[in-house]
Amino acid sequence: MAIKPYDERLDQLLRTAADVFAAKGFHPTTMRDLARATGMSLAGMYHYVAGKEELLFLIQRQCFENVYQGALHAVESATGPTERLRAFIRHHVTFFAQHMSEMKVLSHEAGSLSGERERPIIDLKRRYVDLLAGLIEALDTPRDVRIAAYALFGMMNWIYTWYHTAGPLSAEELAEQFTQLYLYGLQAPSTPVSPAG
Amino acid sequence: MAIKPYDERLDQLLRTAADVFAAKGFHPTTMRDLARATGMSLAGMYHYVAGKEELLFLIQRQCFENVYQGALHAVESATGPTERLRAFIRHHVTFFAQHMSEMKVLSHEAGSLSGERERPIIDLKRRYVDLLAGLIEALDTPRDVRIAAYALFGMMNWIYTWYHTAGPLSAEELAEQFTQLYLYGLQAPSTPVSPAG
Amino acid sequence: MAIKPYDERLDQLLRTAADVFAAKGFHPTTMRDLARATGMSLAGMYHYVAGKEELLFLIQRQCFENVYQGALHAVESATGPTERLRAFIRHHVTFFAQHMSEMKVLSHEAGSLSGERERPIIDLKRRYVDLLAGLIEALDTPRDVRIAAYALFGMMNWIYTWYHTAGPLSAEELAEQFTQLYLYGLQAPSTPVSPAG
Amino acid sequence: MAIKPYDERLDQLLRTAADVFAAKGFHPTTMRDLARATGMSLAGMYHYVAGKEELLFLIQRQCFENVYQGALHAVESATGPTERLRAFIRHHVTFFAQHMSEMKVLSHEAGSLSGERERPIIDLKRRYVDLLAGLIEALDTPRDVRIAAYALFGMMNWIYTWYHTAGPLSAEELAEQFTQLYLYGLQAPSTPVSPAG
DNA sequence: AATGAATGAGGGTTCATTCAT
DNA sequence: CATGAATGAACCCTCATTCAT
Repeated sequence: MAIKPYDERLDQLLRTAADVFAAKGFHPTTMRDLARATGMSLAGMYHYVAGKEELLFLIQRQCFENVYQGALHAVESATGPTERLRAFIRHHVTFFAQHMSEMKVLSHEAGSLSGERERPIIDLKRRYVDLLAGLIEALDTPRDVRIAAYALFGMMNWIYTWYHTAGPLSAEELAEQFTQLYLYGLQAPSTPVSPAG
Repeated sequence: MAIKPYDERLDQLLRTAADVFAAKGFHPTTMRDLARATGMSLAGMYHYVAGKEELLFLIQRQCFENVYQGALHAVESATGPTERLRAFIRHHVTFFAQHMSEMKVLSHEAGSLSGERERPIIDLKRRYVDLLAGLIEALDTPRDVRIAAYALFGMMNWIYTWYHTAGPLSAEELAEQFTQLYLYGLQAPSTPVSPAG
Repeated sequence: MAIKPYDERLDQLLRTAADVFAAKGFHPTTMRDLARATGMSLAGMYHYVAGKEELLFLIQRQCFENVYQGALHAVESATGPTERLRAFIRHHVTFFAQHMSEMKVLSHEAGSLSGERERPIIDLKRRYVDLLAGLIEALDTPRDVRIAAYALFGMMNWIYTWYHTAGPLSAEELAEQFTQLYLYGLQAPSTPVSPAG
Repeated sequence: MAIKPYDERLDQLLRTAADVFAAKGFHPTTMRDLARATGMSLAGMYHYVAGKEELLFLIQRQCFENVYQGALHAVESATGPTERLRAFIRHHVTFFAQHMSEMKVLSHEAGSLSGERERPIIDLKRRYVDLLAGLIEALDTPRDVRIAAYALFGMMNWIYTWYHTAGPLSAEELAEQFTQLYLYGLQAPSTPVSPAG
């Protein structure tokens, strides 16, 4: 299963599938739903994808690779442990907001992949978690790093449950709120934001 | 749909169903799976429950009512805003750990309910969220209360993703860690725990 | 399967079942429907009747025996071939109107009985048809007696399709209209009714 | 639900379904019965038809439209009120004999259609009844037209109960017998048949 | 590459009936 | 007698997938 060359039709299929999966859930979505949503024929989709589950796999893999790369980039262009963490959060949240469907599918449908195809996604996930864990570690926090990392992910990923892009709260603002909250807690003053400068 | 009187068989069915739903997901679970898991006959289950979706509904409703009542009780028996929040978190996390299946079903299968049966659950949820929001408000935090509430729920609910009861970390400890993190942030010292020390 | 002694509960069951069968059809009716309609418990009905099909059988048999005896009586108390036929028609139509449910079940659910239980009903039917055929024969009609008999039954039995007891047309009137039509045809004058004297 | 283009497979499915429905009744017939009878696979039938009830609907609609058109044609090509009625009867009876299954399904399974799909069939039926009622009216009969029309339909439709195509009595003969009986009654001489002799 | 047609394998639910109490 | 509980057997329908064209 070598990485396929870029294919516009496939890409559109993945995008649409992500939307439908996000809206109805992976299992309730039928291949006919996807055919209807894409305008492709039922059989036609099988030219691009081996089946329904592979669709999910491809969506999750691509999405994970993209967040990961983006996070790497974001983190690299920041200086100092605090800023690096802030950059990570900002990137994760804005990426989430920009790719709501894919990220919801990633968050909510982990575990909908069976055996063979689960592995690679788990590995990607570990890599991504490790990245954050590293950032936290660099902060010399007294807290348990693993727990802290999962707590932050929970905080952020849960937004697919309540956050709407259309609303008044921009993703950047939301990210900053999360950052503040995460770094200084509920009771600390609102903006010791600037990295001490 | 009056509340049915207590029925041991029904109760056992609900418990088992929660386990199976938690393990395989609501949609992939078949009524035959549940028959096997409970030892009841396929048709026999329909004496207790109108159908698969009602099973989910009953699980979610009961669970929600229980966490809510428990939280109320926990909060009442604590003094001071900080302690009340701590009590809420401790209760939520330990309840979650003690009722992993039900709480996972509650967290993960919101949205698997259709139309008619979705409403009451949404209402229960709102009530519960409001309870937490009230506690946060009482703290006079500079943060946006709503966001702060959702952030905390994300932090806590996400544990169905990674926390194992069997592991070395007790639910109480986990709850305390969350509390510290949430109140004082990642960077504050580990134990300004005691509310007045 | 000796004829059971009279039993009020059974009788009420049969009556109610006839109503429900007439309203929904034999096959779509469930034993639960009948339990609900009678106020008996599901299992309770099996104390009176061997099963759903026996219910149909008993209804049909009783009804057939009743129309037959009534027809016999009606015919006997009339004089002259024409009057005897008129009496048969009047009796059949008024009986039909008074026992709509049972007669609809008889007319519509012939053939819903399987093997064993079909025979006796077929025999009853033959007897009844023979009775009418004899009356027709006595009229010295130039027409084929069998066809004429079936034609008349068709005319009369079809009323479950369109006739409503509640309407303005009384069963007696309807019977007389059928009689006229059947004896003198569509074009003959309306009332050579009185048997010529 | 636009009228579908002609499709040989669908047509064969409808024909076979009509036969099976006629033989066993609509409700007792299972989709598996139909699959077996047609040689199609169970799922395959759903490419042509939305479900069991739609099958019944399509059979009834097509059949009703056909009798109606045929009747119209038959009536138009006859002169004089008597002849037009005779033509209607001859057409109805011969059509019935040629399409026994469909017509039995039409006669016997009225009322097996639910809600949405019942309406159009009822409308078709009304049109057809009106056609006959008009013919009767034109005869200036002293009888009640509506009753006379239903009586005739009863006479004719009842044949699914006793008439066998295989027997010695041809459909044309049967039709003529019905016509005589209906026009001149049981007692009138056998053949004032010829419309102008 | 594209698709209409086809299907095996279930999936949720219902039902007539039985039986222990 | 009466009934709540239980169940085997089906039933209608759906779905992911294949394949001939």
